[in-house]
Amino acid sequence: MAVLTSAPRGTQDLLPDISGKWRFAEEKLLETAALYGFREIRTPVFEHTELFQRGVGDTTDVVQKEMYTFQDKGGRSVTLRPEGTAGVVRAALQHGLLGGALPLRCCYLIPCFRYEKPQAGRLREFHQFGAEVFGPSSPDADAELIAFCAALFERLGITGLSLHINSIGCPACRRRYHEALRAFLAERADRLCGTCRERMEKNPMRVLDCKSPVCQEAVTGAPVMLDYLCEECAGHFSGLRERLDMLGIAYTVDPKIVRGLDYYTKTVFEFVSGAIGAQGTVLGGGRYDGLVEELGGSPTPALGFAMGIERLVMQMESSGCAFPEDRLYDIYLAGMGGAGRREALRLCGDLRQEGVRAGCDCMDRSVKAQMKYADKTGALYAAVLGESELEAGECTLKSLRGGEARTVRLEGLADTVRTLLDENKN
RNA sequence: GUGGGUAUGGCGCAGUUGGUUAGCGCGCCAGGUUGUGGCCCUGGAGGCCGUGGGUUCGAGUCCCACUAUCCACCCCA
Repeated sequence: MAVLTSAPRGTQDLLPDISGKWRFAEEKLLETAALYGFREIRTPVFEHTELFQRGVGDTTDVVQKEMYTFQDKGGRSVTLRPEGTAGVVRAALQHGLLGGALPLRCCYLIPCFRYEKPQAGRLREFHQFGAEVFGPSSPDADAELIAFCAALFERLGITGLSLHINSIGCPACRRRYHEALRAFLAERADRLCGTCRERMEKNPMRVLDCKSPVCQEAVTGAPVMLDYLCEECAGHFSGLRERLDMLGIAYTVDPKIVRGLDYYTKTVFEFVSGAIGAQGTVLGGGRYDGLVEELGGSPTPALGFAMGIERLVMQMESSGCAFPEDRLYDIYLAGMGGAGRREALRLCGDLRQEGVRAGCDCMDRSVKAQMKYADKTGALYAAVLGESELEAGECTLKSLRGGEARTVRLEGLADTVRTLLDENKN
C-alpha cells in the first residue's frame, strides 16, 4: 500500500468541491440550535480513558472493542472520543455549569473516532452534531428536543426520515423486564440461532431484532418493554406522546429501539432513513438521567442526541437538497501584457476589499487560457485589461453566463461589480 | 471480528480462448484568432495494469497469498 499517498483506513478527505456542502449544513445546524437556546461547547478530542469506560459503559461494544486508546508520554491512558456526551458532562461538572441557571443547553460539532470496519455511512473518523440538555425531568423537555431535531431537518430541506421512539425505562423496570424476557426466551432457546442464545444472557433485548427469520418466528409474542415500565416511566412516555401529538410531530413507537450505550434511560429515539444504506440511523438520542451522577455529580436529569454529519449529507443528497452554489470567483480579471497583468493584480485587491470574490492569473497564461480558466471555475464575470482599455481607463466586462460584454470605467470598478452582483441576486 | 464483490493513467471504463509498442471517454496542458470562455478540430503530458509469489517460451489476462476498497452482518451517528 502507498502509505504516503493514501489516507488511513476508514478516514475520508473532504475535498474543496464538497466542503461547501458541509459548511452549509454546519452553519444551518448551529443557526437553528441558537433558535432553540443551544450554545456551542468545545471539549477536547481526547479524554481520560476512564471517562468513557464509566460514562459510555464498560460492557458496551464501543468501549470494549472500538476505542482508539493509547498511552501518552506521561504514562496516562487517553482515548480519542468515540462520542460527544461524556466529554460534555465532564466539562459541565468540572466547571460547575450545573450549578448555574438550568436548564443548561449546549451543542457541539465534532469529529469522533471508533475503530470499526468501514462501510457505507460508517467511518473510523466521523463527525457528529449533538446537543445536550441538563436539568429537566419533564417530558416537555423530551418533546422539545425532538421538535428541535425535526426543525433541523426541515430547515436543511431534508425529507424521507421517519421518527421512531421508545422507552427503555429506568434501571428498576429494565431489570424486571429482562427477567421476564429471559424466562420467555429460555423456553424457546432451542429454536434460536447460536448468536441469539449467547445474547440471551448478556443483552436479551437484542434477540428481539435478530434478522434471522427463525428467531423472528420464535420471538413472536415476547414480552414488550413498554408493558414493564414502572408507573413513573410509563407516565413519562405517555406524556411524551401526548406532547408530540400536540406539536404535530409524526412518529412510530418502535419497541425494538435499544441504544447500545449504557447511559440511556426512559426515552430513546431515532430518525431513520431508508435511502442511504444499512447504516440508516441519521440521528439517535434519548434521556440519560443517571449519567451525571455516575460521573460524580449530584443527580441531574438530562437528555440529548447526536447526528452523523456524513449520513446527514448523504441524506441531503438523496433528498435532492438545494445546496448553495460555492463559486470560486465572482469576477476574473484577465490581464494582457505587463501593465495589464499588474493592473489586474491591483484591482483584485480593491474588489476583494469590497467583498467581491476576485481572481487573476498567476501562471503567465494567454488571455485565451485565462478566459477558459475563468469559465471552468464558474466565474460570473470576466474583465479583460488590455493596452487600449488601460489607456482609456476602462476594461471590457463580460458576463460568462450570458456572453454580453460592455465597456466599463476602471475607476469605481468594485462598486460597479458589487451593484451587478446585487442585481443578479434578485 | 465474520461473509461476499472489486482492484488497469486524476475520474469512469474496454481489454476478446494468456502472444509483439496497454486503449477509449471525461479531465488536464498547448495550439487552431499579433487581444478573449462555453461548441468544434489538432497535438501533448500522464499507467512498473493494487503488492508479492507461482504456472508458462510468454500474464493486465490463469492460480495462491497479502493489502486496499465497496457492500452486508454486528454495532452505532
